[in-house]
Amino acid sequence: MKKRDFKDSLYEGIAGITKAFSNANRLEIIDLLANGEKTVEQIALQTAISISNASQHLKALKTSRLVKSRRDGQFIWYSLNGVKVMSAWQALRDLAMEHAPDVQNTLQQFRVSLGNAQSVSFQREYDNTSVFFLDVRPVDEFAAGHLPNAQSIPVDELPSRMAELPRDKTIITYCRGPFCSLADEAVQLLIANGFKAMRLEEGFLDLTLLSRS
Amino acid sequence: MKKRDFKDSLYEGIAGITKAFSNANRLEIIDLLANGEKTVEQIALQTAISISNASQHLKALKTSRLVKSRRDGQFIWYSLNGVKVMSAWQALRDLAMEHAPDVQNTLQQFRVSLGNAQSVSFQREYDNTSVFFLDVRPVDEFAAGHLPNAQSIPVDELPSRMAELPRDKTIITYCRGPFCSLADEAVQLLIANGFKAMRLEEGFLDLTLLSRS
DNA sequence: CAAGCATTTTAGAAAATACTTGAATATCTT
DNA sequence: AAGATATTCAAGTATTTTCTAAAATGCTTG
Repeated sequence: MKKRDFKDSLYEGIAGITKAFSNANRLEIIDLLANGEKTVEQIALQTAISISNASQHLKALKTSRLVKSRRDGQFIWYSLNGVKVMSAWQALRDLAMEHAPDVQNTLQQFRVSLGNAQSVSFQREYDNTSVFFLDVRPVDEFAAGHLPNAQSIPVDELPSRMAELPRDKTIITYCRGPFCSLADEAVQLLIANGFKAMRLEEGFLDLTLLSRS
Repeated sequence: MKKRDFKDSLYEGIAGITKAFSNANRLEIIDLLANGEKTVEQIALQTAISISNASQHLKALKTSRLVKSRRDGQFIWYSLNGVKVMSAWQALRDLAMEHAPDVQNTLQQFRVSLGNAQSVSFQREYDNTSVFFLDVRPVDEFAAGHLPNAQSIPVDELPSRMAELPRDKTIITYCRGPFCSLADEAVQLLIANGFKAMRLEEGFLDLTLLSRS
């Protein structure tokens, strides 16, 4: 085997993995799974595709070893297969957010449509004692991992549970990441009810990777 | 515009960038450009594709803003467009090296075919005074950036320039990265001539990113 | 073991896309 | 204008992707 053949084969192999990343639905699935394991049905529901389609995308991801699965009763739980998958997704996402004008524009419009919540970075606030971290993702995602000093109130329970929140602190909400709107929705709700609130720039994925480095 | 449409559009946008990465030839070009700017002809030559083909791949990369170009006389020099591109490539490469069995196997065979040089990490050796760092890439890549304490002798000049190397130290060679064979070839040559030599695990790309973090 | 639920597989068809080559064209320099 | 470098065009082939709908599988529970 010649040098050239080795190289071709190596780059070809990487391109194979990379192809698993180059589909919008699969990227959304990866982004979702970065927040904890999910069943096929949950994934299909949250990404608005059919169950059959979700299953097939998951198969593709599994073949490339980006996700793994385990069975529990009649459910099959899918999750990301290791930190390197998260890092790669984060790198691609950040690259796109910096380099792709259409992604930047859409994101900008998205945020405006959600009320343009003020955002702040974790690095700057994590030892600030006059803020209160609020995780507004579904409870199971909170259970799968969260900021150590955060409280959980899923955004759909927020209207009925505002009494649990301090009025003398700034509420800092966070959710899955830059493409997740839960934190923005929460901020809008909170501000409408007289709280001082903003959202974290980072999502759970970023916070996880931060804490590992 | 509905929430769903925003999301679809965002993930679609990222998938677009990702597609620029999902071709073996383009990955090899990126890996090459991580070591400094190159002309179309140089790229075509080193990746063993036609000039026309290289030009078209470069166009694709440029459209996705992964590379940029500048003109100097009759040459057009291409280079990577920012550190995030390098990080993304590194993340994908490392992911593949960890998760893809065929990539692992090929790499293993590749190294055996090159004499299985002993490798060592930069972190462990960088303040060791009894080693000598040798950059065996072409001179122009050395000029574009290198380890501060490294000496440059391109591997093809090595046979005639061994007198420049110390016999009382361990020579540690490095080149472009895990898919580059120059460092291994150099180690083989050096050992055959009675030197103590090994190669660095990391390549120039990794050393660059290391020094930035 | 039968029923029920969750998931996977299959098949198929439409659409889209990607890749490469070789020739022609463009852009600069000298 | 000649010469060098790079890009575009045209073309064909091949490949690939993606999704839906229906059937099949695998597991649990009564």
